[in-house]
Amino acid sequence: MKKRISIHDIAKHLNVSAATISFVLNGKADENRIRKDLVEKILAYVKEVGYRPNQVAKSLRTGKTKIIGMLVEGISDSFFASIARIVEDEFYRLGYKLFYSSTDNNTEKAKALIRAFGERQVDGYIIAPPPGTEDEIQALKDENLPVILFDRHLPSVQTANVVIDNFKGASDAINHFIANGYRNIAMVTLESDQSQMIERQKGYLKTLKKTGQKQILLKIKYSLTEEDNVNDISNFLVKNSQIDAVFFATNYLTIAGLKALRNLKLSIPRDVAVISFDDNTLFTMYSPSITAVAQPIQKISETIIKELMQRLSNTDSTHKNETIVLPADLIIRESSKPIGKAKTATVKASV
Amino acid sequence: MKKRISIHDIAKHLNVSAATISFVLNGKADENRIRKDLVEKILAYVKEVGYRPNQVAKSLRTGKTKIIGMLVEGISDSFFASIARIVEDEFYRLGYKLFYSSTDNNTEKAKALIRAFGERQVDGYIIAPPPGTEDEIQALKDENLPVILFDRHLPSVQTANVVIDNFKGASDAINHFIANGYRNIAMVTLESDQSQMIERQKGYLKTLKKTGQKQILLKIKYSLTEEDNVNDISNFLVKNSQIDAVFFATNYLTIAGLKALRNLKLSIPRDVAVISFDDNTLFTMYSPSITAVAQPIQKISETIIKELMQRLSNTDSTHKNETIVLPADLIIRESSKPIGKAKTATVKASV
DNA sequence: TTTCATGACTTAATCGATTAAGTTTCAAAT
DNA sequence: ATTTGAAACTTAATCGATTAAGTCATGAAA
Repeated sequence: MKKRISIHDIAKHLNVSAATISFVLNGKADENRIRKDLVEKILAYVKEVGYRPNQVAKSLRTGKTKIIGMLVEGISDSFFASIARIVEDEFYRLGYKLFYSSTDNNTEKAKALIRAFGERQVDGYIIAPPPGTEDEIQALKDENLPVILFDRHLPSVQTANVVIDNFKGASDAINHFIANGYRNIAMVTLESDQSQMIERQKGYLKTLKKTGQKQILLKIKYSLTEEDNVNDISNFLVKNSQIDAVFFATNYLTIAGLKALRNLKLSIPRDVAVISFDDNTLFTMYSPSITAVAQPIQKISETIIKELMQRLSNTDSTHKNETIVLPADLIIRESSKPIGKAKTATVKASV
Repeated sequence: MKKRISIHDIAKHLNVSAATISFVLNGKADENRIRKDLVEKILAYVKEVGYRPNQVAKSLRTGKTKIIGMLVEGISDSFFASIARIVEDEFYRLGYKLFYSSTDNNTEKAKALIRAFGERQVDGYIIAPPPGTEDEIQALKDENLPVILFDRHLPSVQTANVVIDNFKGASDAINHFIANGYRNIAMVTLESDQSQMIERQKGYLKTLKKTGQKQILLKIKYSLTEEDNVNDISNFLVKNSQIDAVFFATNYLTIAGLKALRNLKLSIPRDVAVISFDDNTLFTMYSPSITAVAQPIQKISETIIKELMQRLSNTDSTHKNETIVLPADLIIRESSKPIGKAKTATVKASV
């Protein structure tokens, strides 16, 4: 039941003032002309007793917490988990801690979390914003706090924004289907008005027009269980039996889709070809391997870090609140092979 | 560039003292006999200006932060991600925020993170401890802070500990191989002295003895890239061509193993049967589906929550520091089919 | 009429740092 | 001999809450 030691305990023991200790520990010994030997003595004692300044007190005084708050859709999603890891590691190196939480795309939860971060005085925000959080984000901007949005775009707020070219990514996928001979291309997406989803859908629709094929679109409600998703997709595939290719708008929709195709005993790509928006380890390992529009996770992470660090060090608010658009790459695998040449891959297939 | 509003601003505007505001906001109005109409007035104004108490100041004064610090091995690992999500949701409901970080099993990083949490005065700790962190954890105990360890056991520290029966889980897996006719069973594990790894290995070794088969063991160094793991496993399989079954000690070793088997064009389970310790979505979807020892994620999470909440509310330190051992279930899938009956599954196989 | 209790607040100390503005000492300059 | 100035610290205010202890009416009891 030891008590945590404070700067005053140190001061008392060494017969100096707390201020002196503070100067020494914050590298302001020279600036305040503290004698070399006193500095040594203080440092030695601090080390001996293992004193660690109370960051809560420090934060209250300085207004800085050295904490970055990050909100993702779900930390168990591989896309967000990977970005969180990279960003976390780099900020750790820069002396910041990254605290992340999941919003589940739930507006109320996201608002509550933004407020919670605010009450905790975090120094900066990295947010994949659910719709309806515009006011909270605008409030952060009004307080001149550094904010980086990513993955999606909120048109009504002016903030630094890191996104990928969802339109082109989707368009590339559909063009690839078309080039490989597919003519009944469906899309499975979410019933969502988030910018990234809308762009992916636009990419599908516009590109389809080239061939004159009409849309075959399934929009799934968010927050259903995976089982529901699998059923919805199954029914959709059965009803629209002309479908020869499906473009899934997110990586978990693809996973649900693969389960549906399996249940229906449809072969990929012989019966139905598949492309996923957003890659996943599973897709390299699956038989057949799944073609995917891969988001540049490393690049996205680096951009987020760079933009946020710029705002954290430069306190003046002269930052362009530009949207940075990064390209997404179509990674061609077995699941979208040219029609005719398609052949069911087996476990033995090498990738 | 608005300034955040403080309790004193509110007090000044309403011509009352800050103390009164504080009483009202903390439900101590009755206790302090504040008039009903004043209470209403304060509440109304607080709402109007959207005042949120500064939690940093609050924490400094009360010593409580309502934050739980959680350290996992890696947040992108599905096992840890799932537990983190469940625990996060429940604590959120209970008025706590959960802040998690990844240790990468790196002792120094873990120590630094424990200290960082300490400096931030978190109210409780949930830790999957890397070896070598005994002193830091003991220090937390000495300060009488609630600590729950999970996933592994540190023999030299007396703390609440939530683990699974690794020995029995491994033993069940090997028994299943034996019952299905396999007689050259290898194990691929980590070069690690963490308790859960040692137990899994013991389960393998002891159970093998029943048949008189001698061990075929590969120990991989931690922190290599996945590519290295795949190569190591490939070489191991080539050198020990008698192997007809492999037991992998973690879910990411299994994934590396599956890649190795694929590269070697070995069929599962015809050429080599497979069981994974720790389950993964991939394993249901893979062809063939992979038999796994599934950790009871929901139960582990619930136990962590229950034990920690007990310690958070009961400040007296009369808690048994017991190790709670939960059972792990062997989920039998295609990859460990009886010898002879084994048959390469195709994409069309329904699961 | 004095005492006492209760209602309705306010005052001021406190949490553990940081930091601008002192204070003291001693040697050099005028 | 006095002033100046730098060296080497110390004092005290401050950040924004919480809370034990205090104040001041007012009405009831003695």
